[in-house]
Amino acid sequence: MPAIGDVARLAGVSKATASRALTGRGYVADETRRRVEAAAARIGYIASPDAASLVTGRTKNVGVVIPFVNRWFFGEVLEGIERSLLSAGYDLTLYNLAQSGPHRDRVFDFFLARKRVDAVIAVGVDLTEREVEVITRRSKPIIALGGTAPGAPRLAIDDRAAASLATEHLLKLGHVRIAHLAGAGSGAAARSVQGLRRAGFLQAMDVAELAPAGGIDDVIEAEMSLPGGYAAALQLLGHPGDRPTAIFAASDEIAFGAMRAAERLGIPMPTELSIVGIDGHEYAELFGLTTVEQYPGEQGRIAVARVMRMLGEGPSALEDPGGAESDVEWTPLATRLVVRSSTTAAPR
Amino acid sequence: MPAIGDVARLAGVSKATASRALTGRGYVADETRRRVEAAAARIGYIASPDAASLVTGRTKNVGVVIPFVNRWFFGEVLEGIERSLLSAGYDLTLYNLAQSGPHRDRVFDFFLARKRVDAVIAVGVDLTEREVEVITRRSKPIIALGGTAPGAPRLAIDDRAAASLATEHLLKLGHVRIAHLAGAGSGAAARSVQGLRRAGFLQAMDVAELAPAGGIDDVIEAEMSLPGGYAAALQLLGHPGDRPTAIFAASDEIAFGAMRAAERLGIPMPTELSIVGIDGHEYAELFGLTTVEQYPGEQGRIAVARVMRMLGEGPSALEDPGGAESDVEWTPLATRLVVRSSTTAAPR
DNA sequence: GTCCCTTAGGGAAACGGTTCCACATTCCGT
DNA sequence: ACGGAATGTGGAACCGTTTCCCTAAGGGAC
Repeated sequence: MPAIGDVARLAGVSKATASRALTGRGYVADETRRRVEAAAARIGYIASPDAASLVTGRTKNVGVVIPFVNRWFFGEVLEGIERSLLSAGYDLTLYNLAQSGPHRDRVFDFFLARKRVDAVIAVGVDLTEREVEVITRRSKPIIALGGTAPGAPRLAIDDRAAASLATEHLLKLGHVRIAHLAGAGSGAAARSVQGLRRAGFLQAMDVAELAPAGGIDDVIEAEMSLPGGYAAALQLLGHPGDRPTAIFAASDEIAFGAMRAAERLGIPMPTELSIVGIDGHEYAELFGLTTVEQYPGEQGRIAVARVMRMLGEGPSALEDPGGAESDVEWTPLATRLVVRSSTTAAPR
Repeated sequence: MPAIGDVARLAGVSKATASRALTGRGYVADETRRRVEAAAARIGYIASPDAASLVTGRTKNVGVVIPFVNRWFFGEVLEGIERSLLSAGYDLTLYNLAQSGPHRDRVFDFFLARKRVDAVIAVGVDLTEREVEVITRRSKPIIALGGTAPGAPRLAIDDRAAASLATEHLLKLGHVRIAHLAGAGSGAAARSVQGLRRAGFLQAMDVAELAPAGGIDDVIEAEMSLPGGYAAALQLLGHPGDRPTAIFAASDEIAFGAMRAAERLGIPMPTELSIVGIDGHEYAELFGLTTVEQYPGEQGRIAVARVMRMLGEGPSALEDPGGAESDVEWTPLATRLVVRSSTTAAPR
C-alpha cells in the first residue's frame, strides 16, 4: 500500500511538500502541486485518515445517537443528517441508543468517550448531565435534536405550541369532548417531547375551559407507533356511551393506529370522530390525516450545519438558516398545520 | 489528555508492559496488570483508537452501505446490524447510498476506499464489479445482504421461491385471475430482488398454466412503498370489468397501499380481493395481511457474525448459524408463509 | 544596497499506540 | 543438575501523516 513517502519520492519532493500539496495547506508552487497529484494518482495513493487524525486530532467523523431508526421521524432525520455530513466530507458513526441500561452506558463510556468522533448529534433522546459531560470534557461539540441535553444547544420544534395548535384546531371545529393519545412516558418526563405535547394539549383545553375526555386519567398513553396507537384507541373508544368526538394523537403513527381502530369499531370518520396528529408523516396525505407537520429531514440538515459551525468549518456549501443565535439557546424549528379530511366540525 | 506513557509512569512499568496489560495481549503478571489498570482508571486514561489503528491496521469499524433507512426492511436490518456490531465492540459507519450518480461514486472512491473500515456490509443494493473491487483490493471483506455484489458472499432469502410460495398460496385458494404488483425495476434488473420476485410469480403462474391478470404488461410496477402500492393498485383495480380476484404484492408496503386503494374503491376484502405480500412487516398483523415473512433484524445479526468470522474474530458471543459453507456462496435465509385474513378462497 | 515580506520547500519532531527483540527469571522434565 | 520452555518486562522501532522550524530566493520599498 503506497504511503505519502512513495508519492514524494516519485514526484521528487519531500514528504512535507507532498503533504502540503495534497491537503492544500501552506505554500506550494502550482507546478509542484500538479506533479505531486499526478504521482499520487499514478500509484493509487490514498491517505490514511488514522495517521492524519493522530496528529491533527480531527477525525472528520460525527457520532449520531438515536433511539430508533425504523420510526418515521428518526429515519428521516437520519437520512437528512447523513446526506449533509457526506457532502461536508464527514463520516457518520451510528449509535442506536436504548432508553437505559448497561448498553447505554457502554455507548457513552466505551464508544463515544474514545476519540473517534469530532462531535455528537443526539436525536430524540434525553441525555443525563453525566452523559453530556463525557462528551464536553473532551471539548467536543454536542447538540440535541428533538430531545434534551443539559447545557448543550437544543434544536427542536416547539412541542407545546404544536400540541396547542392541533388542539385549538379541534376546538375551533366545535369539539368539546376531546381526548389525547399521549406518548408513553408523557406523565413521568415533563420536559420530554411526549410530556411537552401533553402539556400543550392540557393548556389549550384549560384555556377553553374544557376537561379532557376519555380515560380515568386525563390522557391515555400509547407507544409511539401504529400498533401502540391502535391498542390505546381501542381502549379509549371501546365504551360507546361517553366516546370523544375528537382525538389529538401525539404522533401521526399513533393517529394512524387510532384511525385503524375506529375503522375496526365501525365508527364513521370524520363524521363521528375527528383525528389530528403531529409529524407530517409520509403517509399522512394518503390517509387524509390532519396534522401539524414538521420537517425532520431538514432538521437533520440544520443540525449538521450547526455542528459544522461549532467545529469551525468554513463557510461551506452548507448554510445555516439558524442565524447568529447563541449556541446554548433553543432554536424552535418550523411547523405547519395541514388540514385534511380526518377532521371536521363536531357532530350536531 | 493522558497518554499511555503517563499510565506506565504512574504504574512504574514501561509503555510496552502498560500496553500489554491494557490490551490483554502477551505475558503480564496479574499483579502488574492490576497496578496498570488502577493507574489508568485513576487518571482517566482512554486509549486512542487512531493510534492503535495506525499500527495494527485494524479499525474496529464496519461500513454499512444502504439505500434507505426509512423503509421497514432496511430499518430493521440496520438495527440488527448495529446491535450485533456494538456487542462485538465494533463501530458502525453509515453510508446512505443513492442508486447511482456522482454521490454514489463518492461513497466508494472517497469514503470506503480510505482505511477507516475493516469490512463492508452492503444491504439491499446491487454493486458493480468495480465497486466490489475497490473494497477487495484493500483486502477487506465485503458481504451483500439482500442484494448482489459480484464475487462477494451473498446473504439473502430465496426471493424467487418466496414469490412462488406466495403465488401458490393464492392458486391453492382457487384464484385464477392473479395480478402482481412488482417492485420498480423488476423488468430491467432480472437479478435484483424485484426481478427475482417477479420471476417467481411468473414461474408459479406458468406451472399453473395461467396468464397473469391485469395491465397491458404481465405485471404492474410500483415504488416499493405504501404510496407506490396505492397508486399502482388504483390503476390496476380501476376498471371494474376485468378486475383480478387476487394480488401478489412484491412487498408488504406495496400490499398495504393496495389494501388502502381497494378500500377507497369500495372493493370488499377479502371476499372480492385477496392480497398477499412479502416481508413480515411490523404492521402486517394489525392489518391482517397474509405474507411471506422474512426476518431482517436476524439477517443483520447473521451478516455481522459472518463478517466477524471473515475478520478472524475469535469465537465470541456471536455465533454464526450459517455453518461452514464457503464464503463465496449464497446462503438462503429463512422465510415463512403466514396466513391471515387478507386472503381467502376465490369468489364463487 | 539593505531590509523585510512573500513564496517555496526540506529535515525532523511529533502524534500515541503496538510489537519485535533481547534479556532475565522461574518452572519442569529427565 | 541441567537444558529448554514458559513467563515477565524493558528498549526501541515503527505505523503514516502533519507541522514546526529553518534555509533560500525573489521582489518591492526605502
